[in-house]
Parts: sequence; C-alpha cells; structure tokens
Amino acid sequence: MSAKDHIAAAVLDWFDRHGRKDLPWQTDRTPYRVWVSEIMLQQTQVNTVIPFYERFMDQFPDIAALANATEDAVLHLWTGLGYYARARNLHRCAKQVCHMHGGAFPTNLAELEALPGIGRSTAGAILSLAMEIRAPILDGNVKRVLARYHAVEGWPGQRAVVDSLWRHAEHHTPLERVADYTQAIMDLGATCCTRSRPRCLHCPLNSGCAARALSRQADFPGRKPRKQIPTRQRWLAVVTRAPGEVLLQKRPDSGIWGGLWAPPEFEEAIVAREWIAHALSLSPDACRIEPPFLHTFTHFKLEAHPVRVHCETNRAITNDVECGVQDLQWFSLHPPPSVGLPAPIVRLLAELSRETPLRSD
DNA sequence: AAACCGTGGCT
DNA sequence: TAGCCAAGGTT
Repeated sequence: MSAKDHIAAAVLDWFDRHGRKDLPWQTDRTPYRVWVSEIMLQQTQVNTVIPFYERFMDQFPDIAALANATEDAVLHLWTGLGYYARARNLHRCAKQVCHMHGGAFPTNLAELEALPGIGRSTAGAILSLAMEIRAPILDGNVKRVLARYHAVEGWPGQRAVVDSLWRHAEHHTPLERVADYTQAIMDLGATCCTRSRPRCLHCPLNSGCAARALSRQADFPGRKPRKQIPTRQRWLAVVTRAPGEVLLQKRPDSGIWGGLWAPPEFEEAIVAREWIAHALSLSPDACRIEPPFLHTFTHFKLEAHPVRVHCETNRAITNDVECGVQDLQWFSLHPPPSVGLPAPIVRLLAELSRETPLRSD
C-alpha cells in the first residue's frame, strides 16, 4: 500500500524538479557522512551547519579518525554550533561503532537507536538516506507537512500528536526511492510548506491538503504553549595573567555548556571576588567588576559579570566546591584557546585579547 | 512527561 | 522588536 501512496509519487515528482541535491552531505552518501550531518542539523538550520560540516569532514574524514580523536578536539570543531551534548554523544557513538560494530553502522532501527545521540528520526534518516532501507523520519519539516496535510490538531510536544504524526510518516514512506523520498519530504517542508507564507500554489500536495481545504494552514502544527522564562544571574570570573593568558575551568558534563571550557562560574559576584582574592592572595577590592554582558538562552537568561584580575604567579588555584585542580587550566589568548568553548566565551576572550596588553601595574 | 539544552535567522 | 523556532535527543 505504501509503495502506491499517491503522496510519495507526487512528492518524488516534485523532488525531481525542485529538490535540493547539492548540499555537502548529499555527495558521497556514506552512513558516516549522513550521520554527522543529521546530528549537526538537529535543531540547527542548514546554512548554519554547512561551514561546521566542511571543517568537521576535513579533520575527521571517516569514523575511525573521529573515534581516535580526543573529546576536546571534537568539541573544538563544535564551538559556536550549540547543543554541545551532541558532540560528546557523536564522539561516544563513533567509539562504539568502531569497537562494537567493526566500524560499520548497524543496518536496523533498533541497533541504531541504541547508539548515543541517535533517536528514531536520525536512525530513520541514516537508514533511508544512506542505505536505501525503508524507514520514516519525523523532523520539523515533515511534522509541518504532515500536520497540515492531515490537519493534526495540537502541538508536537504532546505524546498523542507525535504518535499520530509518526503513523502518518510511516504510512507515506514508500518502498522504492526511499532516499529520494526522505530528502523530498524534508525539502518540501523547507522550501514550499514553510512555517509562514507557505507556497501552496506550487505544492504537489495542495489538492489533498486538509489544512488548505480549511484555510487554516497557519494553525498547523499547533503552537507550543507560552511559558514564563525565569531570569537568573551568574558571574563568570575571567582571571587573566600577563601576558595574555586566561584561567578556564572544564565545566561538568551535564547542564549548560556541558564539558566545555569556560571561566569559573559563581552564583554571586561577591563569591567570585572572594574566591579569586583568596586564591591569589589579594584584597577583594583588587578584583575589578566589569559591566555585565547579557546572553539569552532558550529557557532562561544568564547575566555574567566578568571579574578580571591580574595575576603574576602561576600558583595553583583550586575551588574545593566547584571542581578539582585538574579542571582548571591557564590558556593563551593568542590565538584563542583551541579547545571547546561556548560562543559567548569566545567573543569575550576575543575582546580581552584585543584590548591593551594585560600587565601588572 | 515535560524540562532542558545554544545559537542564529526570521518576522 | 521580541518572540518564535529550526534536519531532536536525553533525562
């Protein structure tokens, strides 16, 4: 039945004329290249991913190269891309595939989903795009197309809504040309069935689209209910040491900026001042508070006040509560540290290194 | 189950 | 402009 689904035929015909076929991960479609692209593309737009993907493939051309790399090297290439747990899972997954599957990805859904960072949709993408194995996907584009075509009420965060969309996706996925269909249904959502101002007149599915029949294209998929965004303040103590060095701390694996290097963080500025002053045997008054910089995250806002201190010695600085000595390290600002750093920290350090040379009075 | 994770583009 | 959200997965 699925193979004769008129939706698949219409979408495939549209794809032959209007689909995207020249994206970096569409050439040399190995499971490895498709996998890396799918991970990078999670919640991230195509144009953002492309330069990251090129750099990543340049340094890690195959899964063995990735598995043999250090985590810091992987995180370094992820700097600025966001959702850094993806990079850590990617690295873990590469090691598992090399050690447990002989370097080749499993060819079935269950084993793929068992790998870190690979869920049902990514597994389906790998199977269909790289292996021509029939498996549905359900990314943001497909959700929008199916929610409109079938007028599925509710927002996709709800279990019943996702289940319904998955059933539709499963039903429409054809037995033949699975790779092209998967790319096609995504392209349709990305370039035709767009979130705002969908181009229904050019859509191959317009005659059967329930949302269009109801003139309710904008109602699908349903919107996530608004939520109050809490605000909390944090202070990042940017400790510099002439000439041009900065103290960074490897953050815990979980939470914001998990596993990345960043200035030590404190709940209150006064704690940072006292901690720094004590560690450097300085008076708290010697710790200068800079104007705050504000950074907005998905669900909360973080205000960080850099606390900059000059340090002439290389004595060990420890914080018994926050981390161990092994998590603290001085990094040169020239060039910026070649380890994984959050994008706001990269910008902050770039500003610091651009200023007048840091030296003691 | 719902909250959480980052950044940048769009309207 | 300020909210919305994007080739989702994990906890």
